[in-house]
Amino acid sequence: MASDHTRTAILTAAERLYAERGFADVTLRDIVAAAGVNLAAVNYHFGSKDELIAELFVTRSLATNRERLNELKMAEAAGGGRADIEDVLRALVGPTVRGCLGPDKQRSDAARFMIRASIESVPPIRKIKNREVDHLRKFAAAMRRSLPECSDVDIYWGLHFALAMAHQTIRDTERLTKLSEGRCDLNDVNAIIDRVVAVATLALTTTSGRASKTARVARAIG
Amino acid sequence: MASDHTRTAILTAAERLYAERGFADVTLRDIVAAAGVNLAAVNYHFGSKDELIAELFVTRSLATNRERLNELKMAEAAGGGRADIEDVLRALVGPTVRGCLGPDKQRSDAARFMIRASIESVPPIRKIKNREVDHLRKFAAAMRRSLPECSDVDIYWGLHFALAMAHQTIRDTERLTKLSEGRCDLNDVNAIIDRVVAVATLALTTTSGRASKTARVARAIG
DNA sequence: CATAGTTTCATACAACTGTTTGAAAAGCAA
DNA sequence: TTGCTTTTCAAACAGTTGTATGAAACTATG
Repeated sequence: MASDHTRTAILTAAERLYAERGFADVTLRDIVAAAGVNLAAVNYHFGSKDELIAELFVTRSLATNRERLNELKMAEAAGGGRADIEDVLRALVGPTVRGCLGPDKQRSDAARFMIRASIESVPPIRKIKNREVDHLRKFAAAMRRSLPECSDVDIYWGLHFALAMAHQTIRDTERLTKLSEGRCDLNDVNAIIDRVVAVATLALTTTSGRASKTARVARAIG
Repeated sequence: MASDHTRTAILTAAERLYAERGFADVTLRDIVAAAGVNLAAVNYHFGSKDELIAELFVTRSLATNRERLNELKMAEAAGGGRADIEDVLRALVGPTVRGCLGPDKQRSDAARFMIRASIESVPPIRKIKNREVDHLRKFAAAMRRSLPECSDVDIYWGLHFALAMAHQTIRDTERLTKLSEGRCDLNDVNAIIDRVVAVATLALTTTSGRASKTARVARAIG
């Protein structure tokens, strides 16, 4: 293994193209052209297209999960084992949002690739993705520690909604920009994270009953 | 135009297959096999694969929008021109959620197709999709009427989050089911809609400031 | 009936897909 | 250098894709 040059070039180019254009219309020939390597190099270094995608996904998935858990650990340590729910949620959605919408191009490609992977389910990824649930379970546990009085079902829904808002915001930046005619600032990454965390926190801390009741409560304090 | 049999069979089969398996791995041959018609029929009746997809999308898009606006109109009429924000949100997310998760198979295919279309952006759809923004603007206006004191930016974010939660719930039923080990009931469609509407309403009626503050407020009333 | 128009069909086509091949090139130890 | 392994490369492969063709079958009107 003299030098990973070709391998790395393929991975980088593939990640960027998949992030930009999705899995459907990026061919191996597109990738090798962008990477400046020979077509056969993909099969030589990775075995097949699917294995290339799988490697990309596994690498990035582990990195994201590590980053999330790291933030979670710091938050729980700072709170003496029990973090604020906002900080747990921030650890959950922060890395991805910051990654996608932040300034670092490579990180942005990586994060966008992960978003694509979580949506356009392609066979090589579908098999691996089950592990994500185990990872999320750790966050569900942390959330339960932060909100002991909250029911499990509400915890799961809160986690689900937090991810939903974060991912949709990343994925469909364009629509919100157009709809708001630029008035929703999507460059202020921390403000976006704050907003998602705030709404998810509200959802978790004001769960009981139906829409009409929650609305009444909310109006009362508004 | 003696009988639309072939045309309709193609449309129905295409919608079902696209809804089930996504655009990427459904070929014209899959579609005509499912429809029980000849391969050339697609090009004869629709011109091209892209035009078939576009027709499918336009038809369904108009139907969904009509349904949404109808519910909105009824809500506003009942409230004397100013509907409750919950009812506006319900008109926005209800049709799609009910369509996707409801019992009617054909409706479910249609709704799932629309979800796919909104995510796996294929060229023929990407061009048309801009009109969706105009449609959503009507809901932003209705929300503004329901919450005159709410800022425009918060309105847009609330609308955005409501759609995000609804769509993600439809799209990734599986993950939430696994994560919660079946404890989150995804068969109770109305409960799901209520939950989405409740959270979005909270987001809209408790907007000011950052996460830490909203959390404090929420705790105080919890 | 005949005939003009519409619709279906089997088949072929060119373009593109991921993968394989075998030889050339490069790297490196002796 | 020699000899062996690793890596690159152009070319070809078999399979699949959307599309086109021209003849056959059908339909309806005169």
